Amino acid sequence: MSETKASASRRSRAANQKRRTILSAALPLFSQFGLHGTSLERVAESADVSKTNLLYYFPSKEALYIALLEDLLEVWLAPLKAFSAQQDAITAIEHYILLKLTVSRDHPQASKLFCLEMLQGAPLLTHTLNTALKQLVDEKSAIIQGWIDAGQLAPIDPLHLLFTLWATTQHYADFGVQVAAISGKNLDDPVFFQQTFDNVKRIIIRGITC
Amino acid sequence: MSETKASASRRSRAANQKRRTILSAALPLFSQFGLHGTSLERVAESADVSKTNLLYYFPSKEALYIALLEDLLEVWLAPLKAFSAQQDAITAIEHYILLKLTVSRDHPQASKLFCLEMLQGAPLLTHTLNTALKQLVDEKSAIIQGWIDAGQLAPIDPLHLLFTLWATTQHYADFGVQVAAISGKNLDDPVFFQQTFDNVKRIIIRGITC
DNA sequence: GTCTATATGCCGATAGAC
DNA sequence: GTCTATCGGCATATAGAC
Repeated sequence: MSETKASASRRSRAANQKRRTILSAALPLFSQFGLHGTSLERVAESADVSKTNLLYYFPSKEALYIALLEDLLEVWLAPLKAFSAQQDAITAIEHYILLKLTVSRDHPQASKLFCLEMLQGAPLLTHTLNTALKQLVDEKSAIIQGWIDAGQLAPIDPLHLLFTLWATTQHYADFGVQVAAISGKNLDDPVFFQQTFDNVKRIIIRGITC
Repeated sequence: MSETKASASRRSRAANQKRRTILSAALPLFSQFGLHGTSLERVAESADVSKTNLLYYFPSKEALYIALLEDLLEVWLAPLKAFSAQQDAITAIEHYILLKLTVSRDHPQASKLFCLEMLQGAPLLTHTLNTALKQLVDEKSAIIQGWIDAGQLAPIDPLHLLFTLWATTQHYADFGVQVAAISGKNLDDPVFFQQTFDNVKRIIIRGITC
């Protein structure tokens, strides 16, 4: 039994590499066309493997989709985890906005796939939302509430502040097409990125300082 | 030729009624599962017509989808059209937030379908975005800029203000599942609706007043 | 592990009677 | 306008050789 070691070494390095290649190929397709709008054939083609070979690494289409979701959840939650009480309130929130806008710029497809999942009622993420995310949010809400109690922030509802932060930053990824249609720019443009950061920061920070 | 009259009377009243029934049945399904995730069979079943009969009223699945999108675009743009220079800046923006939150509460599926279309790169709406929406936004941006020039608002970028308004209000519809998982509530709860309105209003209005 | 061939099922759309 | 029957295509998944 060579498969009894730790999870990380369960599969050979080559196999894991191939899995990652397939996952990378799947992300842009699933995020744009959804689970049902994407055929395994196209994923396989994009990953440069045969369809049967793909099904050797992932037992089913849904298994591939789930693996992808779990993968990106990491990217997704990272900025929130970085949120710390150690910092000054304003500095922390400014930093959070920057981090989230950076994710919107560098991982728009991850943001979109997450959004897609939410639209569908998060059938595969319900549990994660109710446990891991809920707990994380509770922790961070407490930090925000602490800042409010300390007089560093105006008395707003921490939850709604988080919703506002998420909404305003993710919008530039999820609605990127609309933003581009109207402004003619997107976050890849350094000037537009800075302008977006300044405006979002300005509105929200002014909105929550005493 | 009884079909040569105005568009509104092209079809009999009964036929138009049936079309609307089918469209109503299609909205929740398309908005949740997308174009490819929804079968005509299910739409027909939900509308209580046969699949062939459905295809008599809409020549193809895509035609039905497009008809639906055009339908909801109306609902979608209505709040922005109501935005008027006649009003005081703060009053107008507060009213706009209320209108948009009302749409998020009463037409969450329309909001979701629109969002879904955006995620996919708006293949069917590109033209509308680039013409009708672009023009509408240009008009309303000018109004906002007018308020800024008159010293009624802080000097923020009108476009980013609009993006922020859209993002924060639509979030409660599009990410309704996440909001529910974390807060345990949704906009149908009158108390939560008011709380949401107060918080969004507070953050944004304070963020843009001089 | 990777291939060819194929089983199997679903779905969009059409034909044609009534 | 509405029905029954069915065609044709596509996509997931499996069987089995190598």
